[in-house]
Amino acid sequence: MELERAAKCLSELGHPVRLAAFRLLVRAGPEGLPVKQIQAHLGIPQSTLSHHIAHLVAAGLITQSRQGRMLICRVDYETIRGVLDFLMRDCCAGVVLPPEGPP
Amino acid sequence: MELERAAKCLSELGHPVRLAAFRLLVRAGPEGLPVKQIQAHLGIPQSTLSHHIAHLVAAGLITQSRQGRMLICRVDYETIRGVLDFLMRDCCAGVVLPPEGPP
DNA sequence: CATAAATATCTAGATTTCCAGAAATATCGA
DNA sequence: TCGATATTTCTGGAAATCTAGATATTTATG
Repeated sequence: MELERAAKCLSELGHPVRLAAFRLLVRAGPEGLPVKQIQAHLGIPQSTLSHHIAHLVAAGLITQSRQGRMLICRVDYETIRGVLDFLMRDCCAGVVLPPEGPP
Repeated sequence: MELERAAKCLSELGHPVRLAAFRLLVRAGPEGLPVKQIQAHLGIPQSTLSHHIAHLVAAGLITQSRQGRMLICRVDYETIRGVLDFLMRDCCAGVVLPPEGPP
């Protein structure tokens, strides 16, 4: 995962409502949860939640699949793993020479 | 770590410049790096970087200590560990009954 | 003390995000 | 087809963030 993508994901997770929704899905595991249930847990207006979920989907942090009239949301584990790996990769490996400063 | 704090940290990391700076410090390890060197790497105006670093400090993601006229920045590993733990804790543990819906 | 170096603060305009009500869309069941 | 349910899209104003130049602050050095 490259910088821009990781930053995008972290930024989307950096909102209390979206983070709470994501956490709920992490706990739910591979089965996921329908939007309705997420709303029941978080207790926020429909349109607001829909907006936030769209953000998570756009970032690739969660996926959606229709089941009847419900949309089941699931964590995209590959994406979140990529983000976490990006954050801490090469920890303490040292930093190469900085670009030339002014003389 | 509780939700609001974690969201704050993730949000601060969710900006390309701050994420790049943080990554640099992760690689640098416990020795840290002075602001000047971070700027040399990122190549952005001084005031802009200073602003972003202040954000990271305020979130508790990095610490600063003066050494001569330089400010050495270091990752606060305890904080970042708390954030990562918060993100994936209780993965797949299941979700308890949702709050009552309307009858 | 005067100067230079490293960094923070002030400022203000441009851009982006946030929120929730209202309306639209899609799917199911009778 | 009609009605109910689940969800998205539209909308627009309020609030927050981003950027970088100019200036100020702090510390070391000669």
